Amino acid sequence: MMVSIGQLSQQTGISTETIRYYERIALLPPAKRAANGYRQYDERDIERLLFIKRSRALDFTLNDIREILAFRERNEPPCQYVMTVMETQIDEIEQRIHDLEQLRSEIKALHEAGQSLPDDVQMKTCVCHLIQTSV
Amino acid sequence: MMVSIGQLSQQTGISTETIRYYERIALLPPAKRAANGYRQYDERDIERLLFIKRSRALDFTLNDIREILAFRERNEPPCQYVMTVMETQIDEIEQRIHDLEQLRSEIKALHEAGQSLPDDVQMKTCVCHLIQTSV
DNA sequence: GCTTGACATTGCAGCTACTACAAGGTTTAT
DNA sequence: ATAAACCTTGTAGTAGCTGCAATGTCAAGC
Repeated sequence: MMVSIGQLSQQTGISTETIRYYERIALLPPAKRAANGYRQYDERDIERLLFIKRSRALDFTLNDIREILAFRERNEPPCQYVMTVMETQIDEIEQRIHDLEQLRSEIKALHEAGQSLPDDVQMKTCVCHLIQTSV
Repeated sequence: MMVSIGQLSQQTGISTETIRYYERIALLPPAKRAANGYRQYDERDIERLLFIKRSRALDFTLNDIREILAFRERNEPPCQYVMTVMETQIDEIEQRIHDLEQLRSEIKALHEAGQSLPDDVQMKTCVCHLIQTSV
């Protein structure tokens, strides 16, 4: 049961442009072609694309996914590799969350400072000025 | 008191490449030139670049900064604009933090599931499989 | 049989915010 | 004289797509 790229797109929620892009960067193998040159996909292709989608949702990079898929194609468990990648991921995410929380409180402070100013305030005392002197 | 691009770079902590890039995308006005064609900067330029640096630290996009600078050059207070941008920023940051927290707990769950498996486990029960079925 | 509309194809340009060259010119010190 | 440390321009690369142009294909309706 073969499907076209449009149907694959619908079934996975990945745009046709993105699917072609994945093929171009060799994240997906070259697709089989119908007589008219259209791409054709089977169950296995759908499953592989869904795997990529879920991995992306976990913020693995396309390079990581490529590696993981390579293990997968060879039928070897990429566990150790995946585990290591996940550990790195978690560290990065926690760092990023921390940075964002910091950032949020800085912007909030600036925003509140801006709100407490009268409406006709001049450049000198504007939020713009606050940006100049803060951070 | 004019300085070269290298000195500007040192005083601001922005690389010379980035400074030239900022000029190329018209975030900075075309620099004055010395007799030999070298770029020359004054106090005002240093201050402007530091302003950009602080705004970037607050994660304003270069486009936002361009807008804010335009107000600044015209000597108008961009407060309302900046305030709006900041409100958008805060919303986005909170959304992003929320997403990351979600992501972290998903990866942690996967990671722990992976750790509790024996070392010689096959593909079927591998973290790879967990990715396939989770999320 | 012909047209219309929805699909498909390739290839290339653009997005953000830089970074990294290459190939050359200038200045300063030894 | 020459080396090093600077400067110049221009171009291409990074990640992960997105969008477009120009063209080809196919099924349905009139």
